[in-house]
Order: sequence, then structure tokens, then C-alpha cells
Amino acid sequence: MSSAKAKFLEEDGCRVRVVHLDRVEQARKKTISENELDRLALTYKVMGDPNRLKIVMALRNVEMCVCDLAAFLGLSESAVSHQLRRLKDLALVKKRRDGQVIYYALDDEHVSQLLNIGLEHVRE
Amino acid sequence: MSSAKAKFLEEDGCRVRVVHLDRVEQARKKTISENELDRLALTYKVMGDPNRLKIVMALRNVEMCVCDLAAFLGLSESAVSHQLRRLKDLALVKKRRDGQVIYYALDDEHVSQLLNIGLEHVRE
DNA sequence: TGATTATATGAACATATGATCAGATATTAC
DNA sequence: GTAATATCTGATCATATGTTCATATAATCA
Repeated sequence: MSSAKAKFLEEDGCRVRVVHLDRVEQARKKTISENELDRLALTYKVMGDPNRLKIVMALRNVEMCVCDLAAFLGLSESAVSHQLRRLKDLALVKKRRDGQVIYYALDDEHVSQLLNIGLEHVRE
Repeated sequence: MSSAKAKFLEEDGCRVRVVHLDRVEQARKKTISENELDRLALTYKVMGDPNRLKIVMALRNVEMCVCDLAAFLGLSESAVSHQLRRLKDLALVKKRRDGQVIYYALDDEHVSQLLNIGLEHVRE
């Protein structure tokens, strides 16, 4: 005995089926900006690659340089550098130069929080 | 004046450059299982698509059915159904049937926590 | 029962992504 | 200055991903 009954919207010249028009409207009102949403999506996506995730997981403990990470991951230094750039673009890691060596570390507390909550979720 | 000085490991018959052997070893000791890591990566990756992210963002407020989400996103119901399956596979959303209509909602508190922290990070 | 509604699924195709390779840049040592 | 070290970057290519389309399943209604 469902109370759901589909209505139909004319949208962009197309007939769109909707069961709860109010909920769709409410969702539309509460959306964040496209810009923020894209950046948020990119943030998760960048954490969503196993090798990049290994990098940030490793950086939870101590800062590391490209060649250490390459040795740890079993990847070329070039590949690691490419991935670090993506992580840096989204402010997931930061770098610090000491002579020839560049040390990478997590950018801020949000990153480890994301990791901790994600781990809790996966482990339950 | 850096104290960093590269050593070389013989690994799998290949010469691997390492600056901080201790850090690499420590990182190796502290790794989580491949299984957990892959699942964690998948979790972020699934949140990392703009359309799927729009879905979970919308579900923060109220549960919705496939056709509502399709209308909200401007996508086909089939496309939404495919994405909901991926979200469900990783326990990011759960579903509840009421007659013909299936309502989707966020699976647990971890999901909204991940969204909140991600948003904080993106906004700072 | 058969017809309708709501959602799910499999195959296919265009686009996006990550590793590799070659070469560029930046810092230090001589 | 040149040589060596550490990292970065652009192009390429094989693989992965998301949408579409056609079709299948599941529940309700006449």
C-alpha cells in the first residue's frame, strides 16, 4: 500500500518522471556550488587510487621523499612524482624542500580525519 | 646542507634508491592489509564521481527513489540505478522498499562525516 | 490473468586515467 | 664553469570508467 504516485514534469522538452517533487526541489535548493562539488569529487577521487592512498597512508606517520615513496610502493620515481602532484593540487599533501630532497607530508588534519573515518567505515 | 644521502637496495634484482631506509621500513610495518586498502580506495573512488557525489549529497537531507534522483541529476533512471548499485556495494547507501518504490538513504553516520570533513577541507 | 509501474542488468562504445619513457629543471658538489 | 643528484613534466598507450540502449525482473492494479 504505497502512497507514492508519479507525476510528470516537462523539462527541456522532455517528459521527466518524478515521485516526490518536493524532495527534488529541496535537493535542488540545498545543492552546493558546482565548483565546490567538483573539487570535493576530485578530492575523493584522488584518494581513491590504491597507490595514491598508500602514499597518504604512509605519510600519516612521517614525512617522506619521492625516492622513499617509490621504494615503498615499488613504483618508478616518475610515477610517484606524478601522483604527488595530483595529491598536492588538491591540498592533500604539502612539500618542503631541504637541499636537493623534497619532503612530502599530509597537508592538514582533515586528511587524516578522512582516512580514519574511511577506515572505520571499511572495518565495521 | 642536507643530511640526506641516498643508499641503494638490491630489490627484485633491481637497484632501488632510498634516502631514508628506516622510514620505508616503518611504513611497511604499519601498512594495513591489501584487502582493507583496496576497499578503502574503492570507497573514496566511488564518492569521487560528480554524479555519485550529487546523489549522496542529496541523500543527506532525505531519502529518495531512483526516479527522483534521475530528475534531480538530469540523468536517465538506468544511469542512476547503475551508480546506486556501486554506492550500495560499498555500503555508502542503503535501500528500503515500499511497494513498487525503492527508497535510498545514506547507509550510516560515517558517510555524512566523510562529506562534512571533505567539505571543510575544500572550503578552507 | 494481463497491463502497468519502478527498478535492475548486460553489452557496447566513447572518454578518462595511470604507468612508462625520454627529456627538462633545480640544487649541490667539485 | 661541469658533473651529479633529486625531482618534475609531456607524450604515448593500454586499461578502466560511465552512459546509453535494449531488455529483464519485481510489485501493483484492473
